[in-house]
Amino acid sequence: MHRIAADLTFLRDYNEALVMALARTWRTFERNTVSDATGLTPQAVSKVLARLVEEGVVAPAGVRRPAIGKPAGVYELVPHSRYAIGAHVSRRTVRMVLVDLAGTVLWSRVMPLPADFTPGDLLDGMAGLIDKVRAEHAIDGRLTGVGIGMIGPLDHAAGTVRDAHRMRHWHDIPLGAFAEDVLGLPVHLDKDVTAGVTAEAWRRGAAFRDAALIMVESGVGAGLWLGGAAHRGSHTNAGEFGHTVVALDGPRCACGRRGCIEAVHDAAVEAGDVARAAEVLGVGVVNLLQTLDLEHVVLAGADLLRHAKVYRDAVEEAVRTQVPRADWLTVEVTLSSLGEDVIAAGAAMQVLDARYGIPGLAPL
Amino acid sequence: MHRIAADLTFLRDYNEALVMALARTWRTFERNTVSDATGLTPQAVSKVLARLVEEGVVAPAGVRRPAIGKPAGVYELVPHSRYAIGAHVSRRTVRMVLVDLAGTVLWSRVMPLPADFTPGDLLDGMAGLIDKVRAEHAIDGRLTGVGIGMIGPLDHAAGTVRDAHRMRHWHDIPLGAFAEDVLGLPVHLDKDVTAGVTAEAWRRGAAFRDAALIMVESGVGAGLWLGGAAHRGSHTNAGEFGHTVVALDGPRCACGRRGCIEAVHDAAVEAGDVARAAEVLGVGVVNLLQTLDLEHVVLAGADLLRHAKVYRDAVEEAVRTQVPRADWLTVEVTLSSLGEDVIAAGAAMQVLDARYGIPGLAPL
DNA sequence: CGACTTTAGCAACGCTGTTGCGTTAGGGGG
DNA sequence: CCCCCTAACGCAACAGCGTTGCTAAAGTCG
Repeated sequence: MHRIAADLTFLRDYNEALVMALARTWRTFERNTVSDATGLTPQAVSKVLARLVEEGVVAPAGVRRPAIGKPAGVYELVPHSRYAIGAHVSRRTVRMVLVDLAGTVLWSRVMPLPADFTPGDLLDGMAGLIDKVRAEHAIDGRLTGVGIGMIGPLDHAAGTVRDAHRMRHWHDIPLGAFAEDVLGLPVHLDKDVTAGVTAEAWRRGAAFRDAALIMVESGVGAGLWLGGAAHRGSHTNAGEFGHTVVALDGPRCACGRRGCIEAVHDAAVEAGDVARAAEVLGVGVVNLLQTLDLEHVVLAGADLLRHAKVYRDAVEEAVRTQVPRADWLTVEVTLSSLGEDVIAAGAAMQVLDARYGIPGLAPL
Repeated sequence: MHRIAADLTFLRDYNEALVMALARTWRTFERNTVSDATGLTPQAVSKVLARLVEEGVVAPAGVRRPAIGKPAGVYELVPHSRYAIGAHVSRRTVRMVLVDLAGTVLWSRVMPLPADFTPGDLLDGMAGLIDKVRAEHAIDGRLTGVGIGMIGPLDHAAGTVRDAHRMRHWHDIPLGAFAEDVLGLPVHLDKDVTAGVTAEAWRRGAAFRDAALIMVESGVGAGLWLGGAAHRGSHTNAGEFGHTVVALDGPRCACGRRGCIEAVHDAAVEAGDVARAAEVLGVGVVNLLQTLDLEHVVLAGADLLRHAKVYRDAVEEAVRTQVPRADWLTVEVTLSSLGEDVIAAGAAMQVLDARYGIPGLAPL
């Protein structure tokens, strides 16, 4: 994040990451397919593959015998060559998962946290769970780091929790640094919804360029993936989708405004009208589509998944009827493929992404 | 847009663009200041500067004599070394501007267009204006291209107008290709609001990372600049901010939904209540801030600028009172520094940006 | 006038992807 | 059975990028 100009190191890392991305989406591939997809010469791909095989993240996997000509060497991703751990911190629990390089969740546990838990409480719990997963899986030496996804506001770049809502001991806590000390591993801290959308993006590959993960779980939020990267905004505060107004004269929201999606939605839920709640969410999703022109909408969150079909149908209906009809305007609405593990899994994948994802250049 | 992997050419272009960006924001600079800002070694900066001086876009500008040590060579951007022309196509007029490499508007004209004008009508008009600007300014050989900003929907990558609202002759028109044929210059086609926000970004430099240009001019829209680049969405359709719902039971909008910002806003304007209209826009802006966490909000558009103070005050008030109070959450609200030229100027700057801006890598 | 500081630039270097070309592993035709 | 064709592979030389090492230049200061 401090180097700005590009040098040969960046060039190498970038092209390596490109090949890794293809390896992840294809799982098995050849030198020439990579060459065609990237524009690199076959010779260059050979050099990159040699480095990746050396690292152990890619391995030869036999040959393909074409009808005519010399057999082509086949390669494949080695999912178990690298792991990452992810944690989803909510108000009462911490959920931890183990994820491999392919983005597969191999292990998942939930642990209750004391009411009004402190950073120390959290890290003790996390350390315990990490010991457990280490006992159950032989991952030593291949563990890339730990990702933490939690409610904001927080500062992603600094790794600091600014002021977690309704939690007493969480004001200006350098959780990233604390966790690195206690756990002895690299730590990535991010907002829960941003972590969640990273999970979807990492698993779906390059086709996933502009998308939102809509999350309903003690609040309404949206993780944004724009132009092929997580969008966090200027202060890591993007995604407060639940606090956008859809009813100018609606009920007062905890945030001070009137008629926020969250306020209207929650009122409907409390009145027992989940269908109406889902409908309101649908309006919000279409607002998001109008503003950002997304191609994928992924639904997640415990409160939503409890009525998955209702929500999904309502959002699909809203997209179908409220977005101006045009054949070129395609939007795909899906439920998260990871269920309640999305946030934790995404936090883990952020760690993998930092190391094996396509690098960006630090801004000027 | 077809090469994906990074090679030495990319590396060189990227670092050159980096130096150009600094030259644009600083106007006058030295080898070591660039070195410090970019992380390049002074030696590398020398090489880059030599290339830029050779191209003519940068020139030596004397020396600075420090209190002690050898005098440092000073360089400066040569604004008049490159020009671009921009066009803002609206329903009844085309506005064209001449812009130099520094983003200064040197010339501006508006020309009426016939009702229900055709692509041919438009290009004839544009060609005439280009002749005029060529007669008045000696720009031959230094004209980089022509940018066109207009209402959507359109396809930025293909240079095609898909279906301009309420215009008969504008369905699936490859305007970019047409214009390149007629004008004999490279052409960039984009949505009006996206062009507008590019103007602000190009002039403000690197500090401008996450921002929106709110535009009120026969409709309400928002150009988005996210993470240091224009955000167009999956189908070049982002920014339909005016068609986000803020009043679930509000008046029916032309788009088919109820209570869109545009519908509520326009109703207030028609009732003569500009203050109320501005207030509604303010709610919309705060919605945008909650969703995207922007640092800059720029106000523009003929209908807005006619009541500039009312709108600006209302939006500032909304930001001050409706965004959850926090000292770290800074948002700057300003009026566009380019007035009614923003769109056209931005369209021109997109051409400059394509050639001299910081290049991105084509996605996988 | 010599020591010191700051800037500048030449030259060699390491590393990237690229290019040129010979090699390898098959099939098929004579 | 041999030769030729095809397709993939890989060694070696190469161009071009930023980096490093070192020397020279242009000032100030004691």
